[in-house]
Amino acid sequence: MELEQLRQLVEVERQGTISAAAEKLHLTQPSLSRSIKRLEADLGQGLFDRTRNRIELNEAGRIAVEHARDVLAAEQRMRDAFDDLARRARTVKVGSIAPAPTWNLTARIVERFPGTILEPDILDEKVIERSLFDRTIDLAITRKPIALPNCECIPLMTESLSLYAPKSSKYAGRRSVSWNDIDGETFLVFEQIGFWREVCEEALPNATAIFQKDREVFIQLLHSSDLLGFTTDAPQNRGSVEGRIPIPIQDASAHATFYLVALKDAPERVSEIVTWIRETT
Amino acid sequence: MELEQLRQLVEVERQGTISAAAEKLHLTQPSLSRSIKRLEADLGQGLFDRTRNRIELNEAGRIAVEHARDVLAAEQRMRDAFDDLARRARTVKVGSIAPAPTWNLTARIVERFPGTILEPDILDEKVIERSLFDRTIDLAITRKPIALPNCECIPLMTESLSLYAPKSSKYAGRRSVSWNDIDGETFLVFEQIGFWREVCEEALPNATAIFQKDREVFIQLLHSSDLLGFTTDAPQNRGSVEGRIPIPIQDASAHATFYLVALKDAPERVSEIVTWIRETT
DNA sequence: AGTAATTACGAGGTACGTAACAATC
DNA sequence: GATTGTTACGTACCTCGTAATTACT
Repeated sequence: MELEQLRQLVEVERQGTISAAAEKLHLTQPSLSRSIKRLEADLGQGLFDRTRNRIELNEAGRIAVEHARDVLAAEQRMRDAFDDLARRARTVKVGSIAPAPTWNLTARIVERFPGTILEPDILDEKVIERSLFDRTIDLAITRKPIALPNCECIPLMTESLSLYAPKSSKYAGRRSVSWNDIDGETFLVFEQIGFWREVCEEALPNATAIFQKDREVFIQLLHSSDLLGFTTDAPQNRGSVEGRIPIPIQDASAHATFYLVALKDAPERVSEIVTWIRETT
Repeated sequence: MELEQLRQLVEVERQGTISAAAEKLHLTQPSLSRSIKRLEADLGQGLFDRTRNRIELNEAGRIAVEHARDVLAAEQRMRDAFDDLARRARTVKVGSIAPAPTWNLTARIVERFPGTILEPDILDEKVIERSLFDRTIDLAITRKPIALPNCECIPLMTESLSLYAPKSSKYAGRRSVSWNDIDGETFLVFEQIGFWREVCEEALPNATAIFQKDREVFIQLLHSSDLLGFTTDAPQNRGSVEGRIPIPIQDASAHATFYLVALKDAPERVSEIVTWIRETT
């Protein structure tokens, strides 16, 4: 008994005739007829009531179809498990404290490792190290280097925050601003900005923030409202909104250096990424 | 992917080497090696870590084996279901009010239908007819003919009860006895005697009965004790115990005629038995 | 007539075994 | 040197497709 025969049996049951099933299975009808007979011989009893030009499942046949479906379902689960495994083998999970470095990383990886899928997740600074050690993530992106013997830690990129002011704003002509200058204002803020949110909350204790979860809506609002906003020097942020001018924020806390961290005993596909990044930075 | 390959995979896992597994599977080692490679190709990834002359399951391989076992278990359930079906197709369930007619029937069936398995069950007179109609049993053996249009009912045999007295007993010399003669005595009685038990209880209201469930123990007691017992003229009872003499009981209630009853729309294997019995009685 | 199943026959592909080779214990 | 796994090669078997046959609608 082979799986192919069970697939055939199920198809015959579904189609009602051997002819129709044969067509579906890309077989000739005599071939399928013989194959079914082989299955019956193997099981030791007929599965169909045969009149001269008609077949119909009998009691045994109905039981056979039922069990065949079970066997094939088990086979499918096996294939699914493998698909999942293959997908996981191509996926690298990155936990990052901010979105920009994951964009950077993704851009550099698709260039060198086109088969690899990066699965980014913005995490809190406090949990990111633990996630790396318990292998919930394969790579971590932090603001501070992690100098542990079983970790590989390399600088990845820097990012600087700018005020994103409408041309009509009183800040529009400035070359730069400080936190002090803009504290107390109302800001439109994209919610998924990781640690930058805490930076802003600390630096602008008197500001009002309007958080927007949806990226598309956020961009729309940047266009249509004249509220102050933020942007960074990440290439993905550049030139996206007309009528707004990025004005660098002077303070040190508006500048971040990101580090890429991996465990030294990470899987091959992870460590070769780290190596590649180190060599090309 | 075919079941044969999964069987091979599981065997390789069990044996640890391809060579050993090949031997178990009655294959040459190169053939098995290729077959495993085909499976790996089909699943899209290697299942073994290969050193030059050693193979070891890798992560994917362990998952594969696990799932292969599931698939093969489903296959086994299918085969078991068929074995069960085949067994049921050869089995005829008989509900009888007494054991002797089932012995008679079994003896006659093995002679004519050697493939058929008779599964006898001693049932109470009150439930036997219902069991036939709800098809819990295929054949019924009763004391009274059942004259219903959807039933086939034919006489099967007669059985007569005898006192089974030790030679030392005061009844030993008698040609026959009546219930009256022996009421008040103590009897050793085999428990599985169907309706005879009720016959005795009614005919011997003052008697004491010592029931014995185990057939072997009962025979032993017949040999070793000098309690009165019962036997019948069924061939299977004849000559079984030395030192005891069967003494016919005169009364009408000690004689029974058994009828074989089947539904008219019973399966082929049942009705051909009834036909055979009718023709040869 | 048209459809559906089985049987007969020839061909091609697949998987087998043998043999040779490589490498480890 | 014995064991284990892979590769190469020729062969045999197995299953496929085509064609012919039969029967039912």
